[in-house]
Amino acid sequence: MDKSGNAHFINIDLLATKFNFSDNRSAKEPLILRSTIRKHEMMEAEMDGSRHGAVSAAVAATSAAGREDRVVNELNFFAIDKSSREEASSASAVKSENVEESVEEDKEMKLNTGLNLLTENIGSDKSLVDEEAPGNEHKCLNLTEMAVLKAELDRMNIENQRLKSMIYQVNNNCHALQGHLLSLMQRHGANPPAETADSDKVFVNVNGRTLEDREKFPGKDENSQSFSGDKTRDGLGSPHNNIVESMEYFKTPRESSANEVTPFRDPNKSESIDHRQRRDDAPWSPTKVQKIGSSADQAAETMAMIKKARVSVRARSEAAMIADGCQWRKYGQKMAKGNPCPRAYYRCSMAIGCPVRKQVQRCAEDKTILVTTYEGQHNHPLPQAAVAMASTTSSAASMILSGSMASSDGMIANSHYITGTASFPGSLPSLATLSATAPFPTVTLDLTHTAPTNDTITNPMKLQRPLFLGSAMQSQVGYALNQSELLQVLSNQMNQAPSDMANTGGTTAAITADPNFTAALVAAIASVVGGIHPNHGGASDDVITRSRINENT
DNA sequence: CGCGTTTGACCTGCGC
DNA sequence: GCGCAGGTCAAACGCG
Repeated sequence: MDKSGNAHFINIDLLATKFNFSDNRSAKEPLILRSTIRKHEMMEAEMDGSRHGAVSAAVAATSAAGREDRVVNELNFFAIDKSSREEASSASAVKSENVEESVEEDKEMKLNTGLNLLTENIGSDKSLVDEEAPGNEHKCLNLTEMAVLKAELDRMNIENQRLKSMIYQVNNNCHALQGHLLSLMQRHGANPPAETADSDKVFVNVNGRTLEDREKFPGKDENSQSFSGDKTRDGLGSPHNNIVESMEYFKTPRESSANEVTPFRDPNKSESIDHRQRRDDAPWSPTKVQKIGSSADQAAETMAMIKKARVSVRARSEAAMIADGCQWRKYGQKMAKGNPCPRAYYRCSMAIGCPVRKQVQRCAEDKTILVTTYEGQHNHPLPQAAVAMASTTSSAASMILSGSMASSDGMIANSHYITGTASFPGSLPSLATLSATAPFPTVTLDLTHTAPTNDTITNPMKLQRPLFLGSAMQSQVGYALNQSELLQVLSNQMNQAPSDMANTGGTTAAITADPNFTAALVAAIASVVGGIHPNHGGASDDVITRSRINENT
């Protein structure tokens, strides 16, 4: 136990404190203190042993027994006293002898002295030692060593106090941040927006309507709010019903008559019914949006509805479609301009009228990259494997609707790279991207960056490291990003924000500094990560088995 | 025969 | 107004 060793110990602890900032802080950080305490106890025991001989063993044993309780009272440096006393009491009860009990009490008092007089008693101990070692050269050496140890112990005690206060501060900050994050999440993503006042604010700001108007057009409210809330609902409360109602309300004469007149190929065929319902309840339909009205507030509402959030996932996959836990039905394919690969259109077929759609297209530059773009939110319960993506799209939608990245004209001005290889060498590059180059604001999760492709060819285990969206995808295409790794990257990115501000200018700075954005981004990423581990080999596999589409992939 | 896919036609928005 | 591109529809087709 030399000085350098202690210095290293403290440094490592500080690093651990930093990097465990967002992960079980209450459990890990005190661990540092516990380790520190143990070192101190060992030193104390040594010193006590040198003076009190036979007592030291009992002290050490008592001290060791007390550590179990200290796990509970993590930050209480003096909890050992109580636990030691309890341990001593129980030991004495077993012996059932008053004399021995008094001896135990004696030991206990010595232990208490050792811990409670961490700094104050050093001087007295020293004087005591000085009195015990007159004229003995060997004892003088021991005295010198003990003095050094005492001084060192003193320093460590001070350091412990500093760490203790630091941990308290970090804990407080963490809890404050968690509370803030939670409130943001509830406001913009997790909870139904109608339950919060801010959601109303969002609605009024976006649509320029009064609450009275909202009562008149509940479907429109739901439609607008569908961007900012997790719509995994069921039954009569489904937003889907309201959406249908609203769309029926705003249906133009042409559409109404068309729906009345147009004969179905087969009324009993579910496909035809599905098409009708999907057409009616399609909240994203620009056609319907355009036909809603012409006044200023209706135009604003149109803009709000057009601003449909999308989540685009770029992942390397040889399969025609990534397995994300949902069942999809292909309803169209189109050659897109500038890309020799066709774009496929899919609807969610897990429930009738589910508004979720996705587009799948291979990247023109790199055909091994599969770009999957999700839009809409499910109106039905999801399998576990699909929850991650659903919450991701929900978070992305809420992020966009929160207006955190909106420019003065209400749309995103540019592409903003939240992360970058340059900022974090050795970490994940370009994890998420916001873009408004498309008609709809899009959050892109780029899961394709990694190591050289030569390795990929020779070693399948060195496949590029996409962040897969569920165990199904994970098992199908590669392996998942470690959750703690991702959280650390995100944490680093958040911490990196100030420097990014300096490097990349105002827009990026505004975004990275925006708590709404960061909260939503973290939610989106974390939801993706969260879908990996719990479902491994679970329900998602069933989904794959049931899904013909997934089987084909 | 039922279900899902394919594919050409159609609709709509947008830019010129 | 016209043309282009994206998105959707629905009849035809294929498969089990």
